[in-house]
This record gives sequence, C-alpha cells and structure tokens, in this order.
Amino acid sequence: MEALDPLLHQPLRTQLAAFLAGAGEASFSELKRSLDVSDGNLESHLKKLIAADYVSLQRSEGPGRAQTRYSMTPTGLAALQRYIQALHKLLPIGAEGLAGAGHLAGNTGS
Amino acid sequence: MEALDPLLHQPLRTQLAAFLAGAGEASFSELKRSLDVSDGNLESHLKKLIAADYVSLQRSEGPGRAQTRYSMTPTGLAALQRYIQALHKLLPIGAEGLAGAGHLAGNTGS
DNA sequence: CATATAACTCTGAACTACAGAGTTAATCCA
DNA sequence: TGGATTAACTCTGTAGTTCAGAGTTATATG
Repeated sequence: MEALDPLLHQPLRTQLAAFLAGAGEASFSELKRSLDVSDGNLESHLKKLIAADYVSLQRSEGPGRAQTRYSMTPTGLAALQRYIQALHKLLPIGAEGLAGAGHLAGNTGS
Repeated sequence: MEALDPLLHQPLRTQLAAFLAGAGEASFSELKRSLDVSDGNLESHLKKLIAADYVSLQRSEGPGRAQTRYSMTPTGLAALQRYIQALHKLLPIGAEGLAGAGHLAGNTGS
C-alpha cells in the first residue's frame, strides 16, 4: 500500500505546504492569519518543514521592520507532488468512487 | 481555509478508511496484512475510528474461531467524502497545479 | 492433553502538537 | 528624545498521539 509522507500528511502542514505552493511565498504573519494558528504552533511546524528542506526562508534586508519570507523549495514542491499522487492512488478521488462502491452506499446525501 | 478532519488526516487512518471503503469490509488480520502495521497500532487506530462511529464491527457467530469484521459506517463514508472534498479544495489535485504555478517551477522533472 | 497459533487487548515509552510566556526591535506619540 | 506599544518571531512545558511488543483468550492440532 502507498505510504503517505508523514511530514506532509498532517493537517496544519498540508495546509501550509498547499498555501505556500499556491501563493509562492508568504510572511510569518500572513501564514498565521491565513491558517489561523498560534505563533508557537506555526513556528514549530515551519521548523519541521525547513529542517526537511521543504521550505526555505529569506530574511528581508533594508529599512523597515525585519521580516522573513517563506516559500517552498524545489524539494518541497516535488514532495508535495508525490504526496498528491499517493493520495490519488489511495483515495477514489474525483471518481465518485465512494458513492459507486455499492456496499453501504446509497445514503450519500441528497 | 478548509479544515481537514484530523481523525482521517493521519497516515494510518487515511489508509484504513480508504481500504475499508474500497473493500467493503475486512478482518483484523486482513487489515494488519494489507497495511503492514503492528497489532497494537492497528487496534488503537481502529478504536478511534470506532469511537467516532466511522467504523463498525460485527463479531462472527457460529462455530470456528471468532472473528470480527470491520467496515465503514454511513457516517464514516460521509466523513471520508467530505475529507476528500476538503483535499480537493486545498490541493491543486488533478490540475497539474504545481507545475503550472509559475514561481519556482520549471524543474518539476521531465 | 499439551502445544501452537490466530485474534485481539493492554501498557508504557517515545514522539508530536500546541498555547502562551518570553524576547527583540521597530514605530508611534507626547 | 524616550517610554509605550506592537509586530515578529522563539522557547518551553504540558497534553495528547502513536506505536511496538508483551499479555490474554480461545480454538485448533498432533
């Protein structure tokens, strides 16, 4: 059976990776606002993704308040793609697979 | 942002739910073999799914070795469908979304 | 009847997730 | 100028989760 990358298969990190992949890059606060998560929690999950080289950071220079921008690395994007493919294999995604399975089905909502 | 059911968004439980949804039902040993997991681990994850009424069990009667068959409940199937839809919204599934994102892309492997 | 084995269940250790307190440094207003 | 405020992190301890393997029960088998 297909294994799911445990680094990506966690609610907050899946969202984090998906958001960064979609947005290109984001600041700490943007991520915090978008994912509605506490500072500490965001930090610890970002750290894991950074440690795995899935996410990279770039500190802004110049005037104004210091700010770090986070983005997916090529490694991270590749892992995300592999992860999505694993989900595809595992789940009957996009094929109404559950409704059509036969057993127990038929009550799948209006 | 779309929340992912934490009960389903865990490697082993996603596989468990997907397997049961696909197979209709399975015994403890079949699950153990298919998912390649230790007894204790399988038990504890099954317990969570049962506690949430995502999975039901039916003990076999009659002669022969007792055996419990596990299957998804309607509640579980509905949750799985919602989960899959949440994944859809979150991830650029099936749309080559990552490769086309622009930033950082272009190295997405030949 | 003794041994083996399938089918679970329990327990505790290791790891993960999380919130909030703490830190640093830039901006604001008098 | 300088004290207060706030944004942007970072650290730490607690609570919760995951996991393997030891333990249990009951059936089959020599």
